[in-house]
Amino acid sequence: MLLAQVEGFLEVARRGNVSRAAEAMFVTQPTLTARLHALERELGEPLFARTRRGMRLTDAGRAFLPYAERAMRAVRDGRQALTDARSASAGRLVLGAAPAVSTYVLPALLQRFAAAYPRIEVAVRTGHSEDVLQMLLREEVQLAMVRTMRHPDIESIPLYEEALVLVVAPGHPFAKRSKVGIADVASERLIFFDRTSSYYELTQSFFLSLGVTPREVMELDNIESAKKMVERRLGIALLPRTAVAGELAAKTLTQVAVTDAPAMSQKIVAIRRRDQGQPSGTVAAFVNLLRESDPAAIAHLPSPIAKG
Amino acid sequence: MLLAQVEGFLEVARRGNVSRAAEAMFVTQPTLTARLHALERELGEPLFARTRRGMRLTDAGRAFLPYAERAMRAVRDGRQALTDARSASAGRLVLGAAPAVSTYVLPALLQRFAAAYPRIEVAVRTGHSEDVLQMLLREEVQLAMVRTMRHPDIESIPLYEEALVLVVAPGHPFAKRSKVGIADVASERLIFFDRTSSYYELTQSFFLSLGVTPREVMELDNIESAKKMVERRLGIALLPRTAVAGELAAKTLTQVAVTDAPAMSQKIVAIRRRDQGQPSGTVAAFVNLLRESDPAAIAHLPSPIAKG
DNA sequence: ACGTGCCCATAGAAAACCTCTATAGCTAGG
DNA sequence: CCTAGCTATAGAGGTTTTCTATGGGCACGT
Repeated sequence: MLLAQVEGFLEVARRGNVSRAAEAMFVTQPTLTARLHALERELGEPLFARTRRGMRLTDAGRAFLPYAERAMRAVRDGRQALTDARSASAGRLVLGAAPAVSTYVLPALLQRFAAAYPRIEVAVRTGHSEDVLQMLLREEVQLAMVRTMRHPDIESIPLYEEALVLVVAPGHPFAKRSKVGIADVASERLIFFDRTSSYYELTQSFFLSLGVTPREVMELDNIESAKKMVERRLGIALLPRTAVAGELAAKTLTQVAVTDAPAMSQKIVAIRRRDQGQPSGTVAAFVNLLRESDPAAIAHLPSPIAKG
Repeated sequence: MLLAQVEGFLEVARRGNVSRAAEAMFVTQPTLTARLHALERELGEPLFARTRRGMRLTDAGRAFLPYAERAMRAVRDGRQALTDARSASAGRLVLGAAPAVSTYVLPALLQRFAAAYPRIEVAVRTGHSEDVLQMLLREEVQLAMVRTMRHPDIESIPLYEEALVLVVAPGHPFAKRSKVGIADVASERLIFFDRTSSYYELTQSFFLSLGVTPREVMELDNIESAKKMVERRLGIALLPRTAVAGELAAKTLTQVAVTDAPAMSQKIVAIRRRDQGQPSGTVAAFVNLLRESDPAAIAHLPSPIAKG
């Protein structure tokens, strides 16, 4: 069966006249007649009753009509969907993100994105970088924003560097000193978050490499709680800069420079399956937004509530 | 766009492998490759990313996929609908019927029909024969059961002859006499039904032709009421045989033969647009049922409640 | 390191198919 | 009876499709 036949069937059904329908389809009448005959032969039964006045649907034709319309509509809509996707004017975008990205960076990004592409439906799946990588490999997400990871099947786009900064409550003794040493830090009660996160390992190995053992520690499983603990003077913490941007601006937390320690940071990248060809449509649109934005800077804006 | 291309797209998307998909579709691999290329060229963008392992959908391909499936499903369902219609195993049948047919004959017929073809959806539209004819011409009904009518665009199938019979209440003086004369009838109060119906004209012209004028008359607009009037001894009536079959059997009405008058009857036929070709599918199934049934006889069975 | 196997892409020839022009056949209406 | 308005058919021409055969790239096993 050919779509041209189905289309011809519909046109003739609408007009009840092969000649007129042929004209409308920019083919000759014998061509259209042949299409109808071929379709009827394939379906094994006349779709039209031929009368002196023209063509009239048979019961069989009437029965087939809605399906023919459905098929043509599907094709037409499919074309439109691709056009929309090409211009990224509509479609669906499924993102993966590490928790710190999802919570502190994505909202501002998605706010911009949604403003630019209101008809794109966005979904976000959050998880630790390793888990998000697996989602990407299983094609559950199209693009993921995680810390730098290595895998033969993915390619990365560098996004920003996320520094871990030392934060204390405004009234804390450190807050008055312009800088503190790593030994000072280790002698305070340290608040960590999420033992299963890469930040935890990073922080731990940092102290380890400096030969310093934190005196006391407290561990939370999420950054928000950790910040609250610091605000309540239960300790000090090394937290991602993007996660405390709001509190630093609101002065409910104070950043303290550590003099004798190397800067600690993780590179955040966007990753994508290498075998998906060029990013297209909605993904390309988002990648472009990433390129022209400074995600880490955006996060400093007042954090809007947004989620896909 | 060709359906073969869409089908190929789906098969390759499912299997992720052109060679395998080609085999499954009984074409060679270059053929299928060409179809995919043609489809991609027409849509203006790659639907697959070519990898060493095979073919993997691009975002565009994924966007197009549901529409392709929808189109193929529509075509497949359309084929199935025709197959169903051919075997009359499913479909829709829209009937027109004159009131006396609709009320007294159709229920029994449709009961049989529904039993034989449970998946056929039946609709009935009732009206006077002339109105039903118009419905048929406007193609609002596929087949109509009415009194014999003439029209260049319709063809008829004789169904049965519906006699008008004289009925009286069981206690009526006529009930004891084996037969009465037309003069006797005219001297009774006569009950007619539905002045707009052809039965009314038929009955009137009957008396007129015999030079007899009914003494008193009463007119109802439906047969059921007329029967009730007769039962309550408010008069006697000439009613269609099929309409009083139940009452005669239940002996709540008594039929009386009229000796010196010709039999009065109307021929009931099924009519169909002449330009619709051979009756197909559901219509053919119903016509067959009509041919192998004696509708007038069926009406004598206890009347089930059934309606479309 | 090299061969082998498994992909998809391409080339070129043969076949199939579609579309066109021209015309026939049919019926209704003037 | 002729004309107008349908659709069906015939036959030629050209495009398209399909096939076989082969190329080329990459991964994997030896």
